[in-house]
Amino acid sequence: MADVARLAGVSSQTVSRVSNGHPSVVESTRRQVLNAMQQLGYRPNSAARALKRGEFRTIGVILFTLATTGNSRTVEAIAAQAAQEGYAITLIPVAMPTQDGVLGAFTRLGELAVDGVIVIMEVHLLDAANLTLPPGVQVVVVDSDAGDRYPVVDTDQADGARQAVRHLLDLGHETVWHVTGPAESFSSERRAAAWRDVLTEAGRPVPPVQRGDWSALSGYEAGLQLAAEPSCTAIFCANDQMALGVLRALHERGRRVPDEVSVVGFDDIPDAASYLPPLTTVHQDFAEVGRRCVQGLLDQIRRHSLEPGTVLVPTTLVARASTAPPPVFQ
Amino acid sequence: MADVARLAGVSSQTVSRVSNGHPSVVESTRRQVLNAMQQLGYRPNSAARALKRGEFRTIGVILFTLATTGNSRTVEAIAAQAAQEGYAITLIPVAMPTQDGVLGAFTRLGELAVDGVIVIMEVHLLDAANLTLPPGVQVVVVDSDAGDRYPVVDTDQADGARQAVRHLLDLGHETVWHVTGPAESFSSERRAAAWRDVLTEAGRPVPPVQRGDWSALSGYEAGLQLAAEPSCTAIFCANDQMALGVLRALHERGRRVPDEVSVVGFDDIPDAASYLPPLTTVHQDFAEVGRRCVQGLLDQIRRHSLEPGTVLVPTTLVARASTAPPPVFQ
DNA sequence: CACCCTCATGTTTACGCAAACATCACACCA
DNA sequence: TGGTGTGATGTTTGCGTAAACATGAGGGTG
Repeated sequence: MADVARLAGVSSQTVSRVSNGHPSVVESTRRQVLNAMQQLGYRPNSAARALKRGEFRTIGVILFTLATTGNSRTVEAIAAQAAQEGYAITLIPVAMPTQDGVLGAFTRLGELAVDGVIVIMEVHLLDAANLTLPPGVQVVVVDSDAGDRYPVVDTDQADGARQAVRHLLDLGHETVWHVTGPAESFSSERRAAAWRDVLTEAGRPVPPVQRGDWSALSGYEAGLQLAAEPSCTAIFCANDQMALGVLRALHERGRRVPDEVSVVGFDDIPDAASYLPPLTTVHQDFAEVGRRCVQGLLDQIRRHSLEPGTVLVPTTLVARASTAPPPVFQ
Repeated sequence: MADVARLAGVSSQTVSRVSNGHPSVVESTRRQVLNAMQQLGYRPNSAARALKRGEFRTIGVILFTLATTGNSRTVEAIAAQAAQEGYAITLIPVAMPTQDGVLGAFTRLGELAVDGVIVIMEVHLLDAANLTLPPGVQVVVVDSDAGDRYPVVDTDQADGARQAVRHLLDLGHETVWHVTGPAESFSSERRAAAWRDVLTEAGRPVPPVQRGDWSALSGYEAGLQLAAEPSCTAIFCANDQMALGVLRALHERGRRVPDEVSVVGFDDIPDAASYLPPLTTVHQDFAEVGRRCVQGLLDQIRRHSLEPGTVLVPTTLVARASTAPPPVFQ
């Protein structure tokens, strides 16, 4: 900076003012400084800047994996929105979804240059790990029921599941079977609860749950079980990938979709439209979730206030070719 | 820090030594300092640290999208490896895959606190945008042929494609049709070139290429074309998602896979094993790519030397149920 | 014409940390 | 007993920036 100042024939403070767009610099001076900057290839040192300003203009994102559609799409939206607000985002991967893993991530977090954190994971893991957020670090949580303690942004899981189950009942199915996700997952539990509620409200029998782990393979295994149930004509899968596995199992067992069995997924990943048959599923707006996260976090950072509460992003049912009225028994 | 020093009854320098694990601090002193730190909730200010040390211990990752399996898996591996080396990673999304978008990302990069950058995208876009990397920032590029100018880490696209095509020829197919990715993609071009080479070397006819855009939908459209070609018995798709679309098109047109037509993909995404039928595909080791990127970049950062050259990560063919010998014509 | 105000610019200082150097106590040896 | 070395700890300093304050030139007003 001093070099630039010398070359431009001004003080370093003026250089600082130019690089921050301060108004009270006369146009001719500004141009000289800009010129000198370019000539010397000057770029401000962000560490010094952060030190002086007391903020990093960076958001940390803590998550287990980018391998799920939901996570990677959410992170992408977070990154885009943050960039627009002039914030960078730092990824803090949690090596393993265990207390130790989480603890490790938070330890690293303590030394990281972030003004706030977005946590994309089950909060009960946070609780279990007995964590304390570094003071001054704000937080927003995704995919959680901790709305009473933290600001939470999430897809409206319950409503999405309700739409899926109602859609199947409306088509005339007697009841709906369910392939759920892992028990540790809040989304998974929420979808299952909504499925159960709709059936109960409608006075329908609630069949036993098939448990998967979000993977297509686990869906396949669940599908083999369901294919063996002659009374099963409608299946609601907690995500699209498990639905893919279910479709394969039904196909292999010779049960035609949607003529004999209807299948609904959740997420609306791009591939779902190309499944055999194209999958009816619940569309999640991950981009909106990401956007809301950043907005919520920046609000907190600017106002220095933590306001618990849950923001729900709505879902829509996308009807494709995997659902139809049940076969007529006589 | 001064507060901690006061409480522990030592100098601030000793606090610094403790927080950096410097050896020459006596155990009793260390414990006192640690105690004081905990009591006061002290955590080192990473901005000041970076300022003093002249390095940020952060790696930037520039990419267009996390929506593709390859990118998100690579980023995940980069993040994991970087964390292990004590580096954080900062995501720098490029809003749009245009010159302006790239230029914008690099402008932001100039102000970011990173010691090096991993660029996951087509380098010709970099060239086109006439970019200069900020001095002192090292770079590693993924998915590119710029091995003469930058260090490049990439999957061995050509070998993977060769394995796929040979597999089909070995099964007895007369020739192999190809669904390629977008023309701007280096990976896509490389796979297509290898496909062509193998056919030419084997003296087989080279059918016209069907061009897709990586999406399952584009694969579906290409598949409709191919389904109408009676002579087409083997299809090599440049990625798994397009293969998914091709499978759907063939199914809808009543062409059975693999009895009448064989299909091979590329990537080996987890879902590929659950397609109808389970897809034979080329497995990419994204995790290894990510690891090598970080290693290469840290090497550069530590030695301050840029060494162009390409590191190729090998691929393996995973044979599943979508390939078989061609139907016998008589 | 003297006063004061405004605005561009310069000077000083501190942000929090750690390298470099300084100091001091103690042990060991001749 | 004095000298010397070693290792623990303290003191000084500067990293690059921007806020706060200081300066000084010009312009307007009574």
